[in-house]
Amino acid sequence: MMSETVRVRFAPSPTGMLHLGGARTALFNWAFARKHGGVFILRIEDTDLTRSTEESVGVILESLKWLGLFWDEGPEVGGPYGPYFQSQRLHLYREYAEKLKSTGFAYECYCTPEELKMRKEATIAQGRSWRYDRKCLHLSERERRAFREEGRKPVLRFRVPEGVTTFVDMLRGEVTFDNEELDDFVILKSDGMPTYNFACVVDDALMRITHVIRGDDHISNTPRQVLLYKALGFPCPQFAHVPMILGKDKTRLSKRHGSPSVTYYRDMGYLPEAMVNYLARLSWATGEEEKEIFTREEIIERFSLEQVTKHAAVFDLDKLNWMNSVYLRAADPLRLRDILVDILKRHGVIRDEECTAEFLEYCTKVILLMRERIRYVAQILEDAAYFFTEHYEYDPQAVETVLCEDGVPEVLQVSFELLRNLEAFDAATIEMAIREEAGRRGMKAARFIHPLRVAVSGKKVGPGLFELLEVLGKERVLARVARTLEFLKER
RNA sequence: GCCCCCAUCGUCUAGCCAGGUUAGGACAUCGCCCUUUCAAGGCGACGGCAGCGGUUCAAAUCCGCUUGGGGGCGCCA
Repeated sequence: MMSETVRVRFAPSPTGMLHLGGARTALFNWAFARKHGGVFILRIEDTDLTRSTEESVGVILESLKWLGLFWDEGPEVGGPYGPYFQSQRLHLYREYAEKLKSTGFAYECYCTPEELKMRKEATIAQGRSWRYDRKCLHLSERERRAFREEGRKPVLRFRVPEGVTTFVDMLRGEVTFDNEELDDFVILKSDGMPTYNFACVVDDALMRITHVIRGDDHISNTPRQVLLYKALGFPCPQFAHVPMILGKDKTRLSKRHGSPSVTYYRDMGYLPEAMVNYLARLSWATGEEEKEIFTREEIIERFSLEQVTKHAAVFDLDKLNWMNSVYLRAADPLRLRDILVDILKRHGVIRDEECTAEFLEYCTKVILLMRERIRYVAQILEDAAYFFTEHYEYDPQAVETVLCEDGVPEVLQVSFELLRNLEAFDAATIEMAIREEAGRRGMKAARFIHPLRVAVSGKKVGPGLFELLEVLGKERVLARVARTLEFLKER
């Protein structure tokens, strides 16, 4: 049945960032293509001149590459069915529009937006539902000329036939629309640009797309497109409408829900393989119990549109965080180090010239210490800025419950001397010294450990103290303990 | 308002198509263990078939209605 080479496409319009919903649609297309040894095509739908930007094209390409969703045909790589920017295919849309006009499937309409708006409002005021009233369906050549001489520029409308239109959705089965619902929609705007439904059909047909996999917000566009395929004499591809991703409040994911863009997550230090894994598992499951972690290869191997759910999914940051932390723990420390350094630079914590080999080494140690307790790399800056500044605050809670305990100044003073006299400053040596000292005084080691942690980090929680001291280094540790002693004296 | 789609724990989902399970897993939450804190890990708890009617010996599963949610109704895509 699937002897024909599978050809699928992701067709974003470059009007902003790549959102998680779009990324997921791209992912499903990509996985489907890879699974079936097919071709994954990227097409840029930039027919809306006012909203499309080149910058946005760049961000989308960058986001897809970051996710590892490389396309086989499209921008930068070309291909036999290009160009892959709709703005460069205008002649094709005009050609096929002309064809529809000459075969009677399309007609010029000179109604202005203002006129349409007035008639629409009047109709609705009467309690009837509006669809284009076909005022221009039977215009004579004289009438058309008169309109043109008035300076009007026509749009081209598709003449929707009587009856119903049915298509098969791969997830839902047959879906039927009454053509009454589909008024004579515009296929060419007055500026000569094609509308979405028209350009989409011409391109999908010309690019030999076999499966149209897109968000289910397009279901209601599909009957119009099916009508166009028929009128144009093109074979219909198969359609699969995948569910949308919603925010916590169950409305379409948007800026209101924080940042739904792929680049935001990249910049926060999420790993692309975690993002792909999470996105894949939204609306899709393999039925394997207890298995949540899937490599790209495992996703491809298992991917099937039949297992995609039909209902919208709520984006759950908690689960993404968990999944990312799983990948973080398994990732190459040097790679995480680079992500950390990037974040530090972007936040102005360090400058390029401060990025010495020694500093990189230090960052690697920080990552090794922190990666088991963070969910995304930028969290280090949020929860453990003390690694990179001497101006950390003491958590008031920590001051109250730890530093103000009896005997803390003495403990810190003793620790200071003890640490200062250590030859080696590795975790094992430090630990032995502290435990011995505590033992000598008949105290639990915890009575040293907790005040010291607050002293050097300002916090009650954090990595194991001895490792922390080692990474911070003797000089920094002594200065911080001394500073804490001063701080306590002043209180 | 009209049209289309959808409906299992708080969330993501398995099970449904080919009716018979203590309705399973994951995240989150809570508890215990481990432990210098946190995290991780181990063990456990909490928690669901939207409702109502059918069909049937038997319904999460099939059918209908209701309710709820989402989407669309542009010279946006």
